[in-house]
Amino acid sequence: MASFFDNMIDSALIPERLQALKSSMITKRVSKGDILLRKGDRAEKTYFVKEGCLRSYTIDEKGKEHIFMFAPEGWMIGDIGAFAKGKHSELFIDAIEDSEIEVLNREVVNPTNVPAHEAIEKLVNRNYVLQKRIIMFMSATLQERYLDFIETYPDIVQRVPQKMIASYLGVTPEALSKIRGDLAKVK
Amino acid sequence: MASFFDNMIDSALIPERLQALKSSMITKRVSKGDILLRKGDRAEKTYFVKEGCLRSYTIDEKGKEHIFMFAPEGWMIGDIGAFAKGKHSELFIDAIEDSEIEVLNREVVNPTNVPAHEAIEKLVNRNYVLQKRIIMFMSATLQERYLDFIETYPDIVQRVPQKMIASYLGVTPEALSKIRGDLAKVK
DNA sequence: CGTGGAGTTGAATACGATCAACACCGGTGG
DNA sequence: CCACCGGTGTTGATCGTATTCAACTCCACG
Repeated sequence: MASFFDNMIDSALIPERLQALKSSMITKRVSKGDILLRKGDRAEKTYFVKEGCLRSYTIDEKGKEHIFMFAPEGWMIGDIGAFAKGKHSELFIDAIEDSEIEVLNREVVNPTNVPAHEAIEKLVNRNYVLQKRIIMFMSATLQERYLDFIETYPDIVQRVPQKMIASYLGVTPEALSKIRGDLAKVK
Repeated sequence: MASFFDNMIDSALIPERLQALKSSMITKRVSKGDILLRKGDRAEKTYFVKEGCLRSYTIDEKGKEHIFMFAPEGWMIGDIGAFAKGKHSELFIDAIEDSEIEVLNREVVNPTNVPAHEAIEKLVNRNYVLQKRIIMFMSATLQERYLDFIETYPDIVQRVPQKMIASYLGVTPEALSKIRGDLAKVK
C-alpha cells in the first residue's frame, strides 16, 4: 500500500530531505509551444511555474483538444496521479508562453518503503478521480459518461437509485432513462 | 503559509502521532437519510466509510441536487478543501444506506505551527479547484461558467487566446463567442 | 388496498454543435 | 513597404441532444 507520493510528502516534511528535494529541482526556461509531456509518456516530472504559463490537456479521438488546467505563476502542473504512481500520463503539457519553470524529478524523491499513509493514498486517488471526471465532462457524450460510470462503479449502479446516478452525471433523470432505453434496444 | 493539512499529514507520517490519530477516530453507525454535514457548516470532520454508502452533494438556487461524490466502503468523504482550511463547507453529506463510518475530527489533529510544505499546499488547493470545476459543470450554464472563470482567473483571460478558454470550459469557440456577444449587449 | 416516489415515454422547447462565410489583424516574404 | 496568408474571432443557419413539462406505469411501503 505504500505509494510513491508518501515518499514525496515524507521527503517534503522532514526538513533535511525537504532541503535535498528543493536543491535538486532545476530551473529551466522553455519557449512558447514547447511540449514537456505527451500522453502515454511516463510522468517522470512535475513542474512548478515561476514565470509564464503552461497548460495540460487531452486530445480526444476526433483530434479535439480539451484543456484540463492552466498553470500561470505559482501553480504546479503535471499528471499528479500518474506521477505519484509512476504510470503513463493521460495528459499533454506544453508552454503557452515563454516560461521559467522548476522541474521536480520523480527519481529524486528516492522511493524507500514507508508505511502506507491511508489519508494520503486517498487524497492522491481522489485527485485522479476528479481529473478523470472533469475530462469526461469536457470530452464525452452522456452515453459515454454513463457507460464509463457503470464500468468504473459497477457496484454503485446496483445500489443507488437511478436519479442519483443522473445527478452525479449532471443530467436529468429523464435523459438518463432515455439513454438506457437506447442502450437496451441496441443490445 | 502553514496549513492545517500539513499537520494532518505530519501527524499521519510520524508513527506515534499516526497511532494517536488512528485511535482518536471513533466508529459510528448512521442510518439511511441521516445528514452529517450541511453547506455552510464548519467542516470539522472527514469520514471514512467502513460499510454502507455516503454521498456529498450541492443544492443549486433552483433546489436541484448535484451529487459530487459517492463514498462506498473504503472511500473517504468530506469537503476536503474546507476541512483543511477550517472553513465552511460547500457540500452536504448524508448517508444513502445504513452505514458504519470512522470519523476524523479536525481538532484531534492539533494544529501547531509547522513550516509550509509547498507541494502539499498546492495539492490541497488543487483538490479544491477540481471540486469547484466539477460542481460548475453539473450545475451552471455556459454563461455562468464563463463569468465565474473571468472572475476567478482575470489574469488568464487576458493572456490566453479565447479558443483555449472555450476548450477549458468544455465548449466550442463559436459558443463562447456568442456568449460574449450576449454579455456585451446587456452591458 | 391505496398512496407516493421512481422510472419511462412523448411533445415541445432551449441550447450548444456543426458547418459555412466573413472580418480582422500580425507576421512573413517578395 | 506592402501584399498576402493563416490563424483568430464573429455571425448566421441548421441540426442534434438534453431540458422541461406532462402523463402514465409500477412497485414498495404504509
